[in-house]
Amino acid sequence: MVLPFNVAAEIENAVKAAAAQAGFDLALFAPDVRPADPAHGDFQANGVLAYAKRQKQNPRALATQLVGLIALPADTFAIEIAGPGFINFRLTPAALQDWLTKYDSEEHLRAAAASAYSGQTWIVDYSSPNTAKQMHVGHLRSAVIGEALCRLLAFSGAKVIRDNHIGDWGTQFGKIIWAYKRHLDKAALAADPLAEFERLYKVGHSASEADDAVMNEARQELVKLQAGDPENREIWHQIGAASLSAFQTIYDQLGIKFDLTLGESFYNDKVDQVYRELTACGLAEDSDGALVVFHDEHPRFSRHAERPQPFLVRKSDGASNYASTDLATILYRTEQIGATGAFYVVDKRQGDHFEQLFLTAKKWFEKTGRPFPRLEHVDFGTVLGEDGRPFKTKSGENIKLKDLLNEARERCFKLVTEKSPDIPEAERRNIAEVVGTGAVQYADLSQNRSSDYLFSWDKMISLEGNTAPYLLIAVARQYSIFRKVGLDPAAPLTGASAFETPTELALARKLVAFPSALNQAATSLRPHFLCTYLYELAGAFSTFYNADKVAVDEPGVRTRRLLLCARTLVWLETGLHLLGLRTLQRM
RNA sequence: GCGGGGGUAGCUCAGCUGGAUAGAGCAACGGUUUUCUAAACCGUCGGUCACGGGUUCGAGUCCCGUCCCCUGCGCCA
Repeated sequence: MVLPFNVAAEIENAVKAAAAQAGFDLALFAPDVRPADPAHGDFQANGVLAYAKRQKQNPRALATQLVGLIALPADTFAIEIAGPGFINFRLTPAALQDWLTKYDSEEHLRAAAASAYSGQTWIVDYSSPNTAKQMHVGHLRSAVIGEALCRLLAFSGAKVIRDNHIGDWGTQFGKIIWAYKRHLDKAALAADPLAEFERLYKVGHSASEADDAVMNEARQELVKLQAGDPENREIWHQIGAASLSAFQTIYDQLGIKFDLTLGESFYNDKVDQVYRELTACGLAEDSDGALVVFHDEHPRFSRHAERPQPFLVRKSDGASNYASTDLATILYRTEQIGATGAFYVVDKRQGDHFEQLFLTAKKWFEKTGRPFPRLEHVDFGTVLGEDGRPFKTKSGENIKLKDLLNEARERCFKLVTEKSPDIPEAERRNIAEVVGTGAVQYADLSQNRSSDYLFSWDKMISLEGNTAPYLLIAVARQYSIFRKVGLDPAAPLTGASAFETPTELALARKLVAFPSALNQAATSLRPHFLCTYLYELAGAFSTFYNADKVAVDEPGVRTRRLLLCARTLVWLETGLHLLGLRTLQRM
């Protein structure tokens, strides 16, 4: 038989078919196929155990019955039952080799990849910085995780729309315009507009913190801006242009290209409809002059809660806020873009906001007879410094993203110069850029996004452990081998003999698990599952590389080892590119 | 007070709807290069999975209780 790319899915189908034949209740039975510990097999199906428990039957007996019905040919899989009822599947060496021979390019992988999102249109709302300020380390995770998810979703069959929902309409503009009119330094504005806007923001912010009268004036400036006052509009426009141009430099480095940049201002003329409809359907009400939504069925968002926590959709001064524009945004994305749903890649501390937002939107859509899209808050934790507190400079300032990426590049340049002094400087600069940026991205992606993580230069730039440089060097070595033997890594390889050594077999088996890792990362929206897999794959390769010399004389051995290198190369590069990293042929 | 997340080796982290002997990396100690990049590889050491109960063939994972840490809770986003 010809194995499909996704071997686990093939086994899953076969087990499901056998279960149907055996009379299992398919509503309660899931095969649960996953890559196995190599000691047991290549894949295992654990679903029988859970099913037997529910049905109060002997799992071992059920597994035996099932295995007798599984229609997978013996020349492809060895199947056995172990322990209480695990079903283990091991590919025969010939099947393994056929699989590796057949699937050989990124395009091939893409076409064959599990189509977890096929036919769906997803908006990914990520990065979303505020204008008038430089991006800092707090903006790193949304950008890096968001981009990786976009690539994973697209690879899994989705149509992805990248939307940068910039904060270009919030209270900060009241403060900054207030300061602009009183404290503008024209020379500084000409020299570095974003830095000057940032300074003005700080002036306005501290003045309004210190003095309620200033706070009120700042609020009035915001109301004037939102009402279309020409002077305020012009200042606002300058700020936006300077900000976007600075953001783009960072995005270029991180490989990010947005399809849409529809910030809060875009929804300025769309929030009245929100107020009107929410009020008309009885969801929103006046509270101390503000328009708020309560959810009485909810323990905390109810008006009867001990400390009521309403969803505030319009401020008492009449200005819109995050909630108003977010509601308008959901409507726009549903009606104008026709999205299946939206993923919000936003700090987990905003969890309550999204819970209230989704709850409010759901009721609003139901009451107005609109189909409700799938909305999900893809949350992430905080980047911490070595002291376990949010990562800041020594003086307590936010670390600018630009400075962070520059430092990564500098550190890597020093390293590559030390390790590979013979490479010309221009190339070393490029290597430093790719490795440094990649190290920062990978450090962020390789940990479960929901947790906080400790930012450590030494750890992320290390060549040991689960790091970008470790994976990138594995890629560079594979290119090096192909340079050595004078072959194109993409060239077809024929005449391979059968895999023999334990390290060859271990690497080959690891390669087959790629679709499972990809699928797990894409469906759970957690890129670290892919990182873990790539790290294990690179580890299996490194072990193989040290144990089995590729460029040997015997043509059969040489070809089969080149085959392993060629596939590992495509797998690693595809995986790293899906994460948003670039790869190198030499470092 | 109420909510959310967390506590796994000295440190940083994995552990996928309960599954096979709880895994990596760092640190410590020892070894490998006339051979494709030693930026690598191999080995040793290291665990009361916060604590106490419970559920069952089986619990780091589920339930109950306790302690500790982070985090959110009206006009910020």
